[in-house]
Amino acid sequence: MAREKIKIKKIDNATARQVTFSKRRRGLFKKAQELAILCDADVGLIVFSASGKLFEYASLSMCEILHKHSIHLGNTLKRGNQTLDSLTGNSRYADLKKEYDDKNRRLRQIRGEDLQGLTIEELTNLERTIDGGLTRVMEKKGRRIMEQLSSLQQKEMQLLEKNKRLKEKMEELRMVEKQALTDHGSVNGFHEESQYSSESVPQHHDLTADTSLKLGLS
Amino acid sequence: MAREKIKIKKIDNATARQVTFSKRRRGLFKKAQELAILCDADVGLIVFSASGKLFEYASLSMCEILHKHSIHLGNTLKRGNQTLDSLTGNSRYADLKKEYDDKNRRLRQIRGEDLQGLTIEELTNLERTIDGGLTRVMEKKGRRIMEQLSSLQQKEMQLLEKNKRLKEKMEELRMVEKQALTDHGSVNGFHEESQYSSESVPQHHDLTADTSLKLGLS
DNA sequence: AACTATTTATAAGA
DNA sequence: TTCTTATAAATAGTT
Repeated sequence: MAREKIKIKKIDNATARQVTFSKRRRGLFKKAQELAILCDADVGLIVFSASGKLFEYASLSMCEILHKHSIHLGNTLKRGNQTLDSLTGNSRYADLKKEYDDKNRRLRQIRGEDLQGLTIEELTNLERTIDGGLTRVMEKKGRRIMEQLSSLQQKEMQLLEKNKRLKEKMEELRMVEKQALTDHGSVNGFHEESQYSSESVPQHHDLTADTSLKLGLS
Repeated sequence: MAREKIKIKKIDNATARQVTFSKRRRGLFKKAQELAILCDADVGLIVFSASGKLFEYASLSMCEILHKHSIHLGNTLKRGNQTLDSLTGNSRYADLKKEYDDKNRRLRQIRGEDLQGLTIEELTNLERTIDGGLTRVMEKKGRRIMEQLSSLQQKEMQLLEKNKRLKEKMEELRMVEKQALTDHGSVNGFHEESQYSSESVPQHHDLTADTSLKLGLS
């Protein structure tokens, strides 16, 4: 809807995707609110960014919206042992929630998304952490590539070896054939055909060379 | 947004309100879907018309959206959410644990600690994510430093200004003193003392300059 | 974050 | 509801 028309598919570039997300999210929330006000509707809107951050809008409280929603689905309230659950599992849940929030915040910071409250010192530490991680990831990637490379080279060697043996066998076979023909002399016109067969060997050689070349590149 | 600009308030005419509801509802749902696709976001949208009819859109299933939402709400244990729990199988803790493990694994990967099972492609994606984050953190740090710098420069300017005014006041005071001494003539040996006092002004100047220098460096 | 050329959305009317 | 159309709003790419 601007400079250029775009296709509605996942935006490849991560930065552009993030920018578009911010812009369109604001637009969507505005329109949701306008619909609620203009038309006296109840609207609930929940959005999670790709990185898991939550944004929500509700014309009433989200609670009421969800409540209405669940009624529409025809689900009745079963509050028998829910209370028990919340009593027994609540503190355990709360603890995990705290840990989760912590990890999530850290993750967003590493992605550079939630840096508002950080001091220069904290930013420096974060930078060090990320840079260290980046180095290790790149090292691992390098090793992984080298592994794959050497594995392919080994495969290539094995195939070359096999080719060599096959070629030798061919040569042997050709010699045997030639011998057989020589033994029988030039009794008939088969001599010419034998020469033709001997010339087909270089052709085979080219073929195998091509195969190993492809392997080296993949 | 057309023929005429409208104010965002409840539309009086019931028919017009219904028509606008239909049009804008479609627009809103379209935009919600576009956001989900373009930006790889999870979106859940619930709309009740004024007459109580339900319309909904969800990029995943609404169930999953509400799941994720309940995790983010975490500690709210109101009736409405309990309904949600019964809807989703009452496995809030397990869900949260799953999300937590996911975030934690991701975090370790970013730190370069858990890269064993990753393919070269996954490593490349990880590398891009981290590199993007690093860039943003460094940019933020740069901005933060520039902010602090300009704030200090401003402080410096203010202090220099203050110093200037104080110096002027000093000069004034000195003049008054001198005048007073001149008025009394060389009645006694006070003339010499007055000269001494005038020479002390440059000393003060050096002191203030030194103070502002320290501020500029901190 | 601001700009702006375009694309979209939509208010009013039919 | 749907279509049309003039105009308001949103926004993709750019700086």
